[in-house]
Amino acid sequence: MLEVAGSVFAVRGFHDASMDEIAEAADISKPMLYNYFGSKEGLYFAYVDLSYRQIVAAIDAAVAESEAAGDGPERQLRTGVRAYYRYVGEHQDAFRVLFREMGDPGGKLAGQRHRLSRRVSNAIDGILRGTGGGKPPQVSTDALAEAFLGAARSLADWWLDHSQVPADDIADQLMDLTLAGLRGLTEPPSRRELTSK
Amino acid sequence: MLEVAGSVFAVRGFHDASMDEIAEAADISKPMLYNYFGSKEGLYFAYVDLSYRQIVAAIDAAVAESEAAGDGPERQLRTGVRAYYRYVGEHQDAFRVLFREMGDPGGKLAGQRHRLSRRVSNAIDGILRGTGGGKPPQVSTDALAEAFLGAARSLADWWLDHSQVPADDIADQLMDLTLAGLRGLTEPPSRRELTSK
Amino acid sequence: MLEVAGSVFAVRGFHDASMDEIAEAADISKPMLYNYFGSKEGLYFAYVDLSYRQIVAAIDAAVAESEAAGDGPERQLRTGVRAYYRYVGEHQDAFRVLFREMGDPGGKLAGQRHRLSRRVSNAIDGILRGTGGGKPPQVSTDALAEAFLGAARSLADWWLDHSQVPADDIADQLMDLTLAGLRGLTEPPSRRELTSK
Amino acid sequence: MLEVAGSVFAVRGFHDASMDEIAEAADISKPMLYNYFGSKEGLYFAYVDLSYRQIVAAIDAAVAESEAAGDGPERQLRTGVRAYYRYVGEHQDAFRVLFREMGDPGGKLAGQRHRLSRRVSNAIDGILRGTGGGKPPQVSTDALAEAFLGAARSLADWWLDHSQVPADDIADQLMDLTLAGLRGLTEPPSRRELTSK
DNA sequence: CATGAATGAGGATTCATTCAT
DNA sequence: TATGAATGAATCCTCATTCAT
Repeated sequence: MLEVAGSVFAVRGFHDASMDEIAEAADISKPMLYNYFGSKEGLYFAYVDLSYRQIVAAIDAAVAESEAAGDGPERQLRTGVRAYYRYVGEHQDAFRVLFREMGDPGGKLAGQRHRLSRRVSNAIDGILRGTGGGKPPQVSTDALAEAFLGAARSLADWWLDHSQVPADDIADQLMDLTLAGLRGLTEPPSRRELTSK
Repeated sequence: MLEVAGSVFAVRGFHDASMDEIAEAADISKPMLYNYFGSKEGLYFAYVDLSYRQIVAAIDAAVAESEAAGDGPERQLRTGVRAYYRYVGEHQDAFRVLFREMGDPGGKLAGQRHRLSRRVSNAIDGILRGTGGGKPPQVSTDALAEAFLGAARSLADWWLDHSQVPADDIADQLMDLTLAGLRGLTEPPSRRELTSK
Repeated sequence: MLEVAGSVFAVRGFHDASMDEIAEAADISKPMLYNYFGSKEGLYFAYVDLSYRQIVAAIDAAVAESEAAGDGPERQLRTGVRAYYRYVGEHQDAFRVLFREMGDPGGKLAGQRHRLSRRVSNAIDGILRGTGGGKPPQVSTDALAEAFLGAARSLADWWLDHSQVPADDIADQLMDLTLAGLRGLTEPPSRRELTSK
Repeated sequence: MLEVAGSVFAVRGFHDASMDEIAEAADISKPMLYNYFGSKEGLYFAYVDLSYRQIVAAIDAAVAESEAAGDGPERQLRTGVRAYYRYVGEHQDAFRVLFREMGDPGGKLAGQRHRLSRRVSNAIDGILRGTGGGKPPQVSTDALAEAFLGAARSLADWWLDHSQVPADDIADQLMDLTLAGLRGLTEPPSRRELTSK
């Protein structure tokens, strides 16, 4: 039932999705929707919450397994990212709802999305910590994680619209890019700065 | 006047912004809004269009100047990114409207935003072309540009909400990360893959 | 419910009738009106359609009965006209809405009214065919029917506003006039033209 | 200038004609319209009034000339009706505005139209008086005139939309019909009633 | 005198939300 | 329990009408 709501939200967006349409699509009566979810926001929140739990669970499971297999942090991150793209590929509606509308409905909803952001961000951040030696000085790892998430999101957008590449390949590409970037950031800038002009 | 509309759109989003509120905030009567812009979409479009032109112009100018100074492509990109963050810092409303709602109102509006994405993407893509030797195989530069934009956007989001760092520092941070990443991507993976486990 | 709408339309006309007023007069909420009829035009259309069916049915029934009784065409026409005036007398609102606004809202509405005109016109035209020997040369029976309808309508207008005469008397008066006119038209003009100066 | 207003009123109807459109079509500014006519109703009234005067003047002139030529009342009526159709053919906008919207805007406008009706009615009525011997009993000549006008109007409608017949032919047709009808009404019903079944 | 610019008032329409059954 | 029917509260938009220039 949330499934149906999600697909409507994904297509229409929060505002243009009407409860009528959702009720009809779910083959249920509107009062039932209200009985279960209390309000439109409640329904949206429930769907976002569910999707959030799912994607986080998927990532956590993958990372945990990777860790159990003795992988180092980089490999763990890669595994997590792969799980992320796999989820996105298999739950495009959830992805669209979760990431596409980012400022619209305030309050709890924004908080929810933010919580997701934070959650994933932390996961990744935790992993990033293991990556290098010297920390990047100017910007918090928080910001780096945010940038990483943004890149992942946009790449996913692009991927869903344009490409048929397998999820793991997209994930690897992003990982290669990211790892190189992070490593470069912590290494002595040596030659880089010299050629920068 | 568009200024005011923009600030309302930035705070409320397209749907929750009422023409009444905009008119009142702009200290103007609603019929005037309609006289000038024809419709709510027209007003939104006008604001997005203006902001789009402004940010692109700012970036173009900076890049052109950098090129005139004999800078290489990396330096040019950095300059452009700095212009981007400077604009974002000085026009937070525009940034929010331009980048925060990404799927909501279809048609011309989405097209406009897409045009922006494409425009910036192309600019960056053009610069990226000059960066390295071997091209990244699995993913088009288009996708890379998209990822880059996503990172830039998210970093900007984070920056506006959390930090007081100067725009140029944020830009440099993103640039360092990006250049290292791209360079890493084109370099022989050598030791990287070995340590990845 | 259509009844109430009709009375408002009759008094105010299509444009000056507001959905608010209709809803209030019908002791119903506006959204219900829209739920049932879709739009103001839909409501108007529904009322016109209903009235149209009613008056045509009334006329048809009377004429059919007259025919069954073995009446000739003239008597049938007279019977139909009586039914017309009886209906008009008993449904003044319907008459006003049906016949008073004749060019205002285009599209389906005009079409509907035209359909009525055509329908009645045809009915009468069919009966007229049986009337005389030689056809009127210069003008089609179509035009005659139209003229007849116009006379009937205007007479009804006058009747509703000024007189207390029974419907049948008005009908008979119109019939006498019409039959004489038609008969005169088909007869040899003989003396008439001679005295016309 | 009224000309232009009239053409807009004729096409759009009173309500759907906007002062903006009229001002633009007349190549004049809206405040001028208001300066000259005071209000939309004032403008409409002015146009109706002008048209009214014109058509009545045309009819009066024709009738007066006919009378001066020694014509009897029937011939005078025929002449007046011809003038009517000639005017209608040459001033279709005026005809449409004058006769097509018949119940819409109340007050002065309706009064004006009514005055027209009355005026023409009286003219014709006066002429009718000379026609026959016994007066029709059941219905006032007022009503007869009204019916006559209705027939004339509807025939004119039909004529403008469908036929290329010269105005005088239409007028004659209506006259033949009417004279025969009136004569029949005043004559002893003799055979008519006998065959009516 | 003539007008560009401005608006108050209202109209159709929609939608989240809730009773009465 | 489940729903068909009902609505209050907005929202976009238009238009006759008027100042300030």
